[in-house]
Amino acid sequence: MQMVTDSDRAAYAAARMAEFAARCHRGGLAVTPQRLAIIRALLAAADHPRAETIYAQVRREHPHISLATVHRTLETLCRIGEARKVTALHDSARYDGNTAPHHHVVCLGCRRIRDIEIPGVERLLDGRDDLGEFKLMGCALEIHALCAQCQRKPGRSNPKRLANRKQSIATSNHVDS
Amino acid sequence: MQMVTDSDRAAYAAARMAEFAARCHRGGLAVTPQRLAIIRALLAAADHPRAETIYAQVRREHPHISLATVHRTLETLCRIGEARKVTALHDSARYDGNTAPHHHVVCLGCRRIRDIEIPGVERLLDGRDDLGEFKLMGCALEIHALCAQCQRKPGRSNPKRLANRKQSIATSNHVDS
DNA sequence: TCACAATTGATAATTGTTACCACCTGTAAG
DNA sequence: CTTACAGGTGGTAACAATTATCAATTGTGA
Ligand SMILES: [Mn+2]
Ligand SMILES: [Mn+2]
Ligand SMILES: [Zn+2]
Ligand SMILES: [Zn+2]
Repeated sequence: MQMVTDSDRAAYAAARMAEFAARCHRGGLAVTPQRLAIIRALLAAADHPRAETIYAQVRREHPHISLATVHRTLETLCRIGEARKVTALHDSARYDGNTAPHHHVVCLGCRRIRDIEIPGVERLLDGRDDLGEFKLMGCALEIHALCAQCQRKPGRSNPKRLANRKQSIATSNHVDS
Repeated sequence: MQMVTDSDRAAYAAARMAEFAARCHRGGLAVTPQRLAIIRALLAAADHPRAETIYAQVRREHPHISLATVHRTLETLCRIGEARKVTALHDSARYDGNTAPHHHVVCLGCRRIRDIEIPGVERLLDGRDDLGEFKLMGCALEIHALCAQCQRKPGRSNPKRLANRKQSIATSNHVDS
């Protein structure tokens, strides 16, 4: 179990940028200066930025870029598998009356969430009180899935295709663990 | 690894409702009809509802209740540990340029997110293509923590205490999957 | 170089959530 | 059983994040 370091990221980012134009082509996207700037900013960030943060960064080179473009582009990048959203369920707060420790299966189509118990999970962190500078408070395993209904339908209220993940390229040199 | 069944929930909900008034007292909260209706609706729901859904349900008995009260109350219940928010990071979408499989450490104070690699996680689901009706697509382990900075400060924009989790009840009889 | 579909910027609209504040009510003291 | 009042509520305005719209611009392949 290892935190990913800054130098890991720098190398990874360089490799990804080198291939970006080709990847856009493959995904049927035009290679615009805005898209280049946005993916560059995203790959340079260590902290999983929000749209507003990318906007602030990109604006320095493209003062005329629109925030809407940043939102759109980030979603587009996720669609073609060049980025991913860390917050699959960020659109509205979801509450749980079950305060016992447990985890969740999330349908990516309709966003239903079901409880599941997986004893092994907490054990992964057993014996640790911290991870580097981070003091551990708990953990949540989110299992992404498609419910029976959503396996047929294209995807109700959440038309986010979540990319078919045919991706395989460029998952080559990653940070080691 | 077991899905939690409806009958599990029913028993658990009954136990929790029986103690709710006492628990409110302990937390320094008044026991209002609105709060009773909201916790009842939350405990009856299997799908981790959003505020709007609870509102629709509770309205049937309390047609005059305000949506604002539902939002407030759900947050209050989380604060005293009677409920929890499934979506710790729901406020704005966070993007990740790193498409390699990895997991995240989230600071509950400042919401910074750092990459981490934990090889054991995917292994928990190895050999499975589905969980009951759910077809598996992937999983994400979110480790909740406090960064060095936020261990001192009370807790910036996210004062949510995340409840002490002393719970233990009603995780008894489950169905296997 | 050209034609056209894709993309962008500006801005309006929508959605989920929180802030406000006057009125109401659960609580505990008498 | 009253009473006083801190805390809670409803109605609504304000906010923040995101998405929709659409005319103008631009990348692409021919
Ligand atoms: Mn749950
Ligand atoms: Mn990451
Ligand atoms: Zn579904
Ligand atoms: Zn922090």
